[in-house]
Amino acid sequence: MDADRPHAAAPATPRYAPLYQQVREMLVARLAAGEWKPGEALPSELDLAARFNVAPGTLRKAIDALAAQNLVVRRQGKGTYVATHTEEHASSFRFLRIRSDTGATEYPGSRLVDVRRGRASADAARLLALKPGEAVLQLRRVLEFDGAPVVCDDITLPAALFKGLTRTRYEAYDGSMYGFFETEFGVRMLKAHERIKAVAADATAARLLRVAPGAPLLAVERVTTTFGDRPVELRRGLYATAHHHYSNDLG
Amino acid sequence: MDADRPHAAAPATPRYAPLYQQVREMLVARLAAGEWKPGEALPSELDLAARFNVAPGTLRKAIDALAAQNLVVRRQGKGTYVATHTEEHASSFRFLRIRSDTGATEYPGSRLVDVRRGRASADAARLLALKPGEAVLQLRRVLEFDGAPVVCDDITLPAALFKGLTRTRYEAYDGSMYGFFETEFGVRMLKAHERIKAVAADATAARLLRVAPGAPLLAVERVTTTFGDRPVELRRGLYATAHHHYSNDLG
DNA sequence: TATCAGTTATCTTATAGAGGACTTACGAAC
DNA sequence: GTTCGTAAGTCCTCTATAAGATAACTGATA
Repeated sequence: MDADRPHAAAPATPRYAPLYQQVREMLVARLAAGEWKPGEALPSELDLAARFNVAPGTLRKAIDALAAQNLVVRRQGKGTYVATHTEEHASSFRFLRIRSDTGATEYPGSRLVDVRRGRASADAARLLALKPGEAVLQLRRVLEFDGAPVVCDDITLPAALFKGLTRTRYEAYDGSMYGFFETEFGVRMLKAHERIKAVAADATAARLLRVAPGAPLLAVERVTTTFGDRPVELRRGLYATAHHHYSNDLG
Repeated sequence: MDADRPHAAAPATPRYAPLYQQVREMLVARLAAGEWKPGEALPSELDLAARFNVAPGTLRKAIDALAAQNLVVRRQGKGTYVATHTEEHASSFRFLRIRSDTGATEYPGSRLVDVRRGRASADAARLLALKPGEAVLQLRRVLEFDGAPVVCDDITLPAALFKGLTRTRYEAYDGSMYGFFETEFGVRMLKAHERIKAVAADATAARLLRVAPGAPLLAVERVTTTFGDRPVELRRGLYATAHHHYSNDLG
């Protein structure tokens, strides 16, 4: 009816969806498309508000939602930045839940044991939304706290997304694995779901983690997703919890 | 200087703290004091804004923070309600992370094995901020999925907060254990921190969970806190993960 | 009595604008 | 050359107002 109402950008939505959520989705789409790269600053809030033809408060609320999701980081007086795995050495604990029992916050060392090309098992294909037998990369790495091996991860990646990933290329990179994926392949790990069980160490795990065969280990299966909840990593980890634990906050 | 500026309620804060956070803290204090009981409705936003002498938008932002913390629940057109453990049978999964591997969302049955009075061990006293030897209650309960025991919990509570807790009284209550604590003793479980390890089943656990002695189990140590991060529950659980898993979301 | 429409109360979203706080850069003063 | 203050840009907070959405209540009507 009143098509030229002054300040309503898109009031003609048939089903009700708040304007700030529409703006949020437009921003997510641009982030996913790479319009602003990780670490870069977004345009100012006033600029974006003008661009989307909404009030500054509305745009601000949309960015609030993105910041709550850790998609962007606000810095007062400077600007709003695309979140990245490369800086935030502290915030990197977002995806690393293993801690020393003593409370020491040392950052573990990562040692790549093996990189192989292979085909997705039925299991892996289901969890990664691939066709069975599709090409994947298999990494095995060990995390060491203070020189002692604590975590052994088996990582499965869709080969199509990580063309050119080699052992030497990873070892040339200085930083976390998700930082490596982000800067070298443009794959952004955003969320993850983990399923945890207790298992007995088999011979291989016992050797890599230096525990007795049959010793109880934490088995962590992680499916990591990127924009649109698309799964892009399957990670099966075995954690030796003699002097470390998996830390989790509820509520 | 300009003391009679028109629209600034309390701009005279010496060190800078946003007004909406001050309002939030006042609201938390009233919630902690029990001015509004769990399940009850808060006064309307306009009422509260007038009471605290702030603009509706500011009060709204304070309540937004409370809702994000799960302290209150908003219901459009009805009002804002104090969160409770007694309803939300679905949201009760907030503190229950064990799931069936098949994805069935059945709610487990709880069987109280034992209730004892005792004295806090050095360990328990430290985690619960009690003096060693202070009076505590020790509960042991088993969670059963579909009739099969899966979780065995040893729960330590400060006796001072749970006067009159007996086995029969718990069994007379219909609902979750945290709902029981809330309605019968006024103790609200708000947050929890968990430390997870893998251990081998001892004789007692093996019997209760019907697994072989030495079988790997998840050992979950939970410290639950109420207002002001005061610890009020210590819970050591053993989870049999043959057909179940601990589910966790990151990011 | 039962049902339906209107009213009211409430949360929810959106707009506009003013001023505060933080960071950075630039230029003047020493 | 160093230091300091100012200015600009940006995010941050708060206020004020209005209208849409949802649910409960009220009262008239069949």
